[in-house]
Amino acid sequence: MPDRSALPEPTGAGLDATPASLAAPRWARIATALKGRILAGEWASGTAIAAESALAEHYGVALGTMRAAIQALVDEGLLERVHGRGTFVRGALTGATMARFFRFGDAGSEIPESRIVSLRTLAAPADVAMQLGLAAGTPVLRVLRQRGWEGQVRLLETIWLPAPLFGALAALKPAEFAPLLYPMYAERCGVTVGRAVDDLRFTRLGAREAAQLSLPEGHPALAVSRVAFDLAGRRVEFRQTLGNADDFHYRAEVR
Amino acid sequence: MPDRSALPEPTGAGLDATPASLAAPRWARIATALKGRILAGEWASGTAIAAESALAEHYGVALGTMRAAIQALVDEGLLERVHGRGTFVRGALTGATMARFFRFGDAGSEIPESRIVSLRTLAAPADVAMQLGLAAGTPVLRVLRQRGWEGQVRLLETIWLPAPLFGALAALKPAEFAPLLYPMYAERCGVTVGRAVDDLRFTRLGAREAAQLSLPEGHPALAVSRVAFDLAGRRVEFRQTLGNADDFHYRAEVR
DNA sequence: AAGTGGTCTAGACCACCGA
DNA sequence: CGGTGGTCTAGACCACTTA
Repeated sequence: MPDRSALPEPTGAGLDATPASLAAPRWARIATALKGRILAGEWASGTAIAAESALAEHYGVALGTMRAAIQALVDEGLLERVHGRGTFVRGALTGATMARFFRFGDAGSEIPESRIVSLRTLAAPADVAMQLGLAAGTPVLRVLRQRGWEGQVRLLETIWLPAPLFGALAALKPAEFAPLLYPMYAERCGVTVGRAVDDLRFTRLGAREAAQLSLPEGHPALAVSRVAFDLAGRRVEFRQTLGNADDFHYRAEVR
Repeated sequence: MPDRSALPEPTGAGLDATPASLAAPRWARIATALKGRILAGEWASGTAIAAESALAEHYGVALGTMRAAIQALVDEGLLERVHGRGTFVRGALTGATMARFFRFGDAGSEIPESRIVSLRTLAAPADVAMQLGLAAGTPVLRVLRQRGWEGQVRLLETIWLPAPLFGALAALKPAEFAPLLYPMYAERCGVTVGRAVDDLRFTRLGAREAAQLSLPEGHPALAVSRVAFDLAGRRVEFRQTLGNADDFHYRAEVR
């Protein structure tokens, strides 16, 4: 006997059913409920959720319907199916590295060197507050970072993080920062970055920036502004990156 | 009685079935067969293919299997489903315009002005031949074009087309070219562009280019190299576009 | 009203993985 | 081997579009 009590919005025989609940297909309602359970932390990032058959029984639907619900979350990037093993909660973003916008001489796919130059908590400037969806003046953690390959500094990064979420980082020494930040956000702060939007523009280097990159002042540069979102869709990071425009390279596919 | 003779690789009782045919799921084999019929022109671009139920009966499979086959071609970008109306063969690419890489003052979403500067048939240079997958020296049609907004030239384009496919264009006068090329390729030459790959880099303007764009020589520029593919996956166009780097803007989403 | 795609069921069997 | 996701069936009924 299926446990229909778990249905998010049971299709009862009453007249009390809301129009909204009837408008959405069953698989969509179940997907929403399942998403809630995932975001609530019922299954840790990287672990397998319950089996399709078990979930189908739990929600009192046919297997095909349950598969449709799961597929919706897979398309959304929240889950990952592996034949024969299970359906897994996706971990932090990979492949979102800023290095993908550049081609550097020999250094191909290695993780670049990374150096934290500054780490301060301060009141969010207006533009940063807007990008993070915060009130201006909210405390934020500002991280200045240099990234490079083969001893040469190639990218300058300014990273803004809402202080309440990232308190654990403010106490760290610069040397304790890992080269990849997103896994560190997940481990130290419980923040899983699931999506990011990069905004590319072209600019010219100021004196300070040029000096750090060993380039002349006014040299052409690529400026990337990123807003990163966690699995629940909250804005959790605003990042500005500068690099030599001559190293820029990007491939965009259209269909 | 279902017409199983239409099955691309019937699951006969014989020993003659190839391993390959058994390896692929049934929906995949049917998708391949259906794709062949579409590329062969059985249904014109923009028109509806046969109904799911009819196709399911034709191939002798259940509706769910037929739907899976169709869905595969939808994901591939070859078909488009419209609830209540039918399943349609997708037309030429839209939204692949070079203008999406730029932000121009006021001119928002209007189609830019377009002027054909030159139209010649010549032997393909080595790099063009490589990008189009042709032997060097194969005849190609070269189109030089300027695009602009509000009377100001903003983009310079060099377009290379395999002469055999685009013979109909070589006879045209420059004034007879439409502002949007892909629909024209479809109408005049029967070539439907279904996919394109854009490669972005920064460069600097040469004297000639700078003069056309009313910019100083050596000014930073965005260079886009595009290879466009038709529905069958053939390379049908190689295009190089130049624009002011200061007008560059692009949004990349990562997940 | 007729025809289209969309949802859903209640099964069966297959392919893959790990202990 | 048992458990997972993947494929497939033969229906039923719903939602949307067009005439």
